Amino acid sequence: MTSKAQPEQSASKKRRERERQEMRTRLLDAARVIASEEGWNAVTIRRIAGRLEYSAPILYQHFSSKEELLVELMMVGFAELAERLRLAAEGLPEGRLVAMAEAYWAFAFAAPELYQAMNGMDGVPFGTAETPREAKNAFRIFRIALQGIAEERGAELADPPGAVDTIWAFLHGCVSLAMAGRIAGGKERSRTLMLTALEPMFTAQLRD
Amino acid sequence: MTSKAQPEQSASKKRRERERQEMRTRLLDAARVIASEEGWNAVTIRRIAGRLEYSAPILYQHFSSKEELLVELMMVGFAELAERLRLAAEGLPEGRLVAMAEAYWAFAFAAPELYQAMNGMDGVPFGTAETPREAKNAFRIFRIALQGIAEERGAELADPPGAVDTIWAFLHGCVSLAMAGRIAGGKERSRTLMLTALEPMFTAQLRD
DNA sequence: TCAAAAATCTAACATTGTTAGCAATTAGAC
DNA sequence: GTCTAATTGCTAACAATGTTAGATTTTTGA
Repeated sequence: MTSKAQPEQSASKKRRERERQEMRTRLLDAARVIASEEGWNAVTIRRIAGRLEYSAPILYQHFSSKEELLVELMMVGFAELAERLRLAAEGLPEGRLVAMAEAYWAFAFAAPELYQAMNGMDGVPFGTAETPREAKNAFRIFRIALQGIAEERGAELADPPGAVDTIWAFLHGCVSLAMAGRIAGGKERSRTLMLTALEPMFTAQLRD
Repeated sequence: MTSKAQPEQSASKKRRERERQEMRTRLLDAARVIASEEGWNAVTIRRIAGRLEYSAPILYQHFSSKEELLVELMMVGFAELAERLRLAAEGLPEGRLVAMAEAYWAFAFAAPELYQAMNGMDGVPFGTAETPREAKNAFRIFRIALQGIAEERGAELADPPGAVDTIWAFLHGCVSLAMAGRIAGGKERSRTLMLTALEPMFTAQLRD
């Protein structure tokens, strides 16, 4: 624990720290807005800074590179997805499975630019090879929810982490193809197909 | 029908046309090799040309832009995938479903750089909004195979195009996450999970 | 042999991410 | 209040990118 022996930072120092943090957030938001309006390949350092009426190098006082900013947005995305999944998992017992899938879908299309940053789509390079902590947390929430749903049905998952990976892969595949316009019939049909296949897919994950 | 009235092109003209085509292919291959060795963000026009001991602008005598080259590689990828799926669909009746999924998986990991170009991964931007003809052909082959498999079992698909989209999305999700290193346990486990969920997923697509 | 066409290069352009170095502002100690 | 040190932000520049213009060489077909 941090001891009082450490010199307390002055009020102005705290204020500056807070302002720095706010600036960081504003840079992240600016990148998101540009990406959502014109796609990720319109997101340049000069445009991010310009949107806040700063010059380009300002970014390097808050991120070591453009890639680091993208990685941070990826984590923001996984954190928001985790929160949505958590809320969906709290819902009524019946229909909770569908609610989880709907939450995943709703997140992806409420913030496509975040979803793309998280999954290396639309020209966004993967900043980190390893799976970020926030992603693992989202997976954990998903796993606990699936186990709960199985339990309510008086059953259990044969391989809980495997069930999460399998269903997650399916949801990601549906969203990914739908977002890329690769599924005839558009988003509505894609969503229906996803929700239709969800229940049998889950059932197959139960121990027999 | 091409009439004899059209002036026959001279032998050297034919040769030049053939050489042009070969050069085009060599440029495509060079891009693939660089991408497979160092990833797509190492693929620059100067490097593609340099690998063939040409200077950069040579590319513009064969493609109108870098993007066009990527789109062409995307089509090459879908054509090769379609061929693999076709071969898998010709196999023995029992296990044909698994063979299709294995063919999809094998293609993706035999040529990850192609798979990435096809699906806008690893920093490759989507060149075309609309689904390319070659992709639709691969879907068609897949659909016919699934219908055949259902028929062998004395059943039929409730919604053939829907079944294709659904299962395709699942396969893509599995490959996509596995390729990005997002599935714990690596490729072997990812592949097993995919094949395990495949059969119940297909069964759910049959008319009841 | 010669003019037209094709192939290929060098040089340049604007834009990208990034860094160096300077100017202005602010902080905190005396 | 004043002075030094730190912070903040800018301009200018860098190399690398995709792309184009223009010149030059090579090839073609008569």
